[in-house]
Amino acid sequence: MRYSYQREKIKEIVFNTNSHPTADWIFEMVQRSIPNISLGTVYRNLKQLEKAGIIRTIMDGAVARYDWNKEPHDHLKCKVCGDLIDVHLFEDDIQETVLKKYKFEVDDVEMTIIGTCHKHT
Amino acid sequence: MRYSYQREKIKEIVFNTNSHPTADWIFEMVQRSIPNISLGTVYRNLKQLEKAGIIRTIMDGAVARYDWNKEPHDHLKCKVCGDLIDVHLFEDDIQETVLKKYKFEVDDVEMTIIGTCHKHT
DNA sequence: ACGATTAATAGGAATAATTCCTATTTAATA
DNA sequence: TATTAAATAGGAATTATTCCTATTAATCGT
Repeated sequence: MRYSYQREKIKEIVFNTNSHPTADWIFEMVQRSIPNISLGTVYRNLKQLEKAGIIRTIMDGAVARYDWNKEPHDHLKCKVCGDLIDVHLFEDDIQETVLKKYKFEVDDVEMTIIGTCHKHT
Repeated sequence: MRYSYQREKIKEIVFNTNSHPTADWIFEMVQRSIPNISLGTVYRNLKQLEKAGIIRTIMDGAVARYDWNKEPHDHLKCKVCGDLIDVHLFEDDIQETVLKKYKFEVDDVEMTIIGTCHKHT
C-alpha cells in the first residue's frame, strides 16, 4: 500500500475521535483539509485500512462505523441518542467455549446491546 | 392491526423456516401463493409483525433477517457459507451486569460471532 | 533528477436494500 | 349494505456503498 495524502488524513480523523464515525462523517471532516476529495476515496481507503488491520469496522444496523480501537470490546447502543459506548463485558474465553461447544472457529465477536443510556433516566 | 391475507402468508413463511430469511427470500416464497404481491408489502408487514412482537429482526451486516425465535439467543455467522447458527451462550444476567456497571437499561442484546463453521474444517 | 510503471484519485454512474408515495382495493363496523 | 380507514400493488425515491474510467501522482531503477 503506497503512501497517499488522502489516506493519511482519513486515518488521522478516525484516530482522533471516539465517536465511531460513519464514512459520511469522515468525508465531511476530511473535506475541510481536502475540499475536492471524493466519497469513493473515503470508502476505498477505509476498506484498505481495515484490511491492513489499522482500523476496525463495526456494523451499526445497516451502516458501517469505523473504530481505531482494535482491542476486543463490545458496544452499548443508546436508542435515544444513538451513541455507541465502548465496554468490555466478557473475558476472552468466548473463542474456546464456542470452539468446544459448536466446533466453530471464531474470527470476530460483534456484540451490540440496545437500550437506554444513563443520560436519559 | 386488521387481518390481511398477505400478512398471514408472510408470517407463515417466517414461522416455517430456521434459515433467518431476508425480505427478498420471503418475497420470492410468498409470490408462489400470491403472484402479484409487492416487495413493499413484504417489508411493511415484516415491520408490523416485529412491532407487534410476533417476529424478531436481526441485522446480518447491512441486511435485515427475520426470526420467529424470540428467545434470547446469539448467532454464529459462518464466513464461508453465510449460515447463521442459533446458539445460547450467556446467562441472562447480562442485563443486570450492564445496568449496574454502566447505568444502561437493556432492551436487546445482539451478538454475532463471525468465523468458520464445522462444515469447512 | 527522469521516465516508466502502476496504484490512487475525482467524479459520477450503478447497485442493493429499504422506504415512501398514490390511486385502488378490502376488511371491519354500525 | 354503505361507510371508513387500513392495506395493497406498483413504482419512484432514498441511502449507503461499490464500481467505472480517464487522469494524477508515488515509487523505483537508472
